[in-house]
Amino acid sequence: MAETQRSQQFAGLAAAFSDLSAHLNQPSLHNRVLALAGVSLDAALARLLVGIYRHGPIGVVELGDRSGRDHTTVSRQVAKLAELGFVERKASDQDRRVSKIAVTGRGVRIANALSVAHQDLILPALDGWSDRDLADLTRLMARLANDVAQLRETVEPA
Amino acid sequence: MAETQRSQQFAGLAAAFSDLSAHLNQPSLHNRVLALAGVSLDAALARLLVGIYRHGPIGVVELGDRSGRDHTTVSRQVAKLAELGFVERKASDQDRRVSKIAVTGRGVRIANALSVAHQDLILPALDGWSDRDLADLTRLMARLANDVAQLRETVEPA
DNA sequence: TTTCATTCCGTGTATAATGCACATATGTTC
DNA sequence: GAACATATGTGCATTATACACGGAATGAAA
Repeated sequence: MAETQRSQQFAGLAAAFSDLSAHLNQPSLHNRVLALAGVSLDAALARLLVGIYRHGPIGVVELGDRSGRDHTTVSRQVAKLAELGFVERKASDQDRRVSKIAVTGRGVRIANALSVAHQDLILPALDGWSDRDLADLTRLMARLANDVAQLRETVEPA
Repeated sequence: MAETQRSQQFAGLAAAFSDLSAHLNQPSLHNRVLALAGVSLDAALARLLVGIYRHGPIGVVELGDRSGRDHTTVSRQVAKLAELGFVERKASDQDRRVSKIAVTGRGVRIANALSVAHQDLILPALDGWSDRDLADLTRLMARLANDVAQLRETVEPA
């Protein structure tokens, strides 16, 4: 029963991902990241800022799609970030419906501080890891993310 | 600069995890899982039910800790699940403060249906994967989850 | 050009999820 | 026993969120 074996393998993978997510999404960890970075920001806003940093300039709808929230919710969150001066919206030249959102200079500094703090707190967990294992995990995880994304495109055509 | 190299490696890993999480936490995927399983249940409650299925019998505080929510929030969610007949609380014999929460027969069926549906929707993404790669990813991901958990225990002693 | 549908964005509004303060009960330490 | 810690649950206020809707721009079809 090759099917059953794959099922069991998948169950193991799902469990591992679930556990990892649980640990990395702990609010206590988030608070420590914010404290270490010296940033006072809502958790959701911090996540959003890093997302814009990584994927910006990006529109509100696509951002909502990536973060799994309604675009109206994201719109309000972006408004807050803009009010804080961390991001700015500027109309696209090609399509004047979309307002591309991009991080400002201040936003970049904040996002970097958050990334560094996050890294400082998590990196010690990798002390016993060989470069090889780390590279393997990164490669396979990226591949899985990619394959899952492909799957979604198949089911939900744009 | 070994430090810098590890930093870059970590950045890659963090990005991969972020992407994977984004895809696996899509509400649209959640809805399709629920539809396929024939279950009408809130997303948060579904997650909680599976969590109790995996880790139960378990107390409210520990459950809140695992899910990253305040224990009062979890207490109310558990109340809903109990009202639906999916879980039940029974006082512990050793410690009469704690009320161990466990899934009922109905709850097990629901949780299994959810797991199967989840698997059916995601498994196709692994079509091109060798058993070896899949096993490696699972092993390394589980190890990372474990190491991060250890790290937390060090910083936040019980 | 003139509809017509589609897409992107934001506001008004109502719901509900969440966390904090607090209370109660039990357990633990001295 | 007294003091303190832990597990659970309720009242309450905040706010995050989604839905309904409208305006603006784009593209397609007539």
